[in-house]
Amino acid sequence: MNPDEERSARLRKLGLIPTIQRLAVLEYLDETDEHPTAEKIYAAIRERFPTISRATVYNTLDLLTKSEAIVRLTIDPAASRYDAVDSAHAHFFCRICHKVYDIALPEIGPLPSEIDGHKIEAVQTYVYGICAECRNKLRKEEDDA
Amino acid sequence: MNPDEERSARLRKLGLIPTIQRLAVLEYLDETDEHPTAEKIYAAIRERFPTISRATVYNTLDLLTKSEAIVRLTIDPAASRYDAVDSAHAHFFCRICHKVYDIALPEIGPLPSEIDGHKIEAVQTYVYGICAECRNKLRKEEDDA
DNA sequence: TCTTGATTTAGACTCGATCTAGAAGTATAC
DNA sequence: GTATACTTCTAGATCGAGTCTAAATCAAGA
Repeated sequence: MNPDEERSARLRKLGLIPTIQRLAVLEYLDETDEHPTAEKIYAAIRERFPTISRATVYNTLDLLTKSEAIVRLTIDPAASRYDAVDSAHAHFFCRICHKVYDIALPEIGPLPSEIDGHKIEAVQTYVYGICAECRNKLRKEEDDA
Repeated sequence: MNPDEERSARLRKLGLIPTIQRLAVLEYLDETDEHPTAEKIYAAIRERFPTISRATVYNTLDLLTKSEAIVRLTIDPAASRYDAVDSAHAHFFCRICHKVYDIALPEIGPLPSEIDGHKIEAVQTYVYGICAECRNKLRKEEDDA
């Protein structure tokens, strides 16, 4: 089964008709590790399918999120980011360049099913700071000064 | 020292002139536990100071966040929420009513200062699900049906 | 083929957040 | 006190992520 057929099967299993638009969104997310925003995804897919509409991309991302095929990250104050799910991990957000990095999850036990009577469905751990790349650039600037 | 003087002192310590606008924002955050959005804060303060501008509220929230006097939460996909800092805790977001609750932080050791070369400045743990109140309402609806 | 329901499109619209230019306020030097 | 420089605040325009709507298109079964 080639990747495209695999994605079709995955969508059918979620009860979603595998349209070319949905396959394109899923393929784009499968093949990137940069946690793109919806607008980034929209722009990228528009190069292959110039008539795809913004609403379709947003609808698809919502459907996939609700089906838990992908995860919506709210780590970036400016826009939602999306991550094709594989295994549980935490995320790092650089306040200089605004890139999102996967990082190892700092050891959390199994989720309790509820807390204070609230039903728990998902947990996200977000770490904020300055990424390695930006730290290097800053150091260089200091040295030059 | 009354609460207002205390807040003035706190702002001065951060190198910020304690204007009435800033004091109003800080006071509002000190006295609520509902993790309001910037717009909510703006609306509330406008009742006491009808001429305060939106920009002032946003600027003040940015300043206080950068000074670490308050914390900006990105748990709500629709808008930033603000929390007057006291002790470290996690947050719960109800996907039905969109309220934010404080919850006990599920046991995290002391922060490492970096990870994968990224400098760590802050960590947030966000839990998503359905809050106790909404669960009860849903149960009641089921019973009635 | 026809019918019905799901999906997509194009573009208007909403609203949280930012930006800008000018007014008002504050602090320091004289 | 008053002049000057600097900071803060205001009002309103603007930006941009995300949503909504009505019409067009597509898929699947009778």
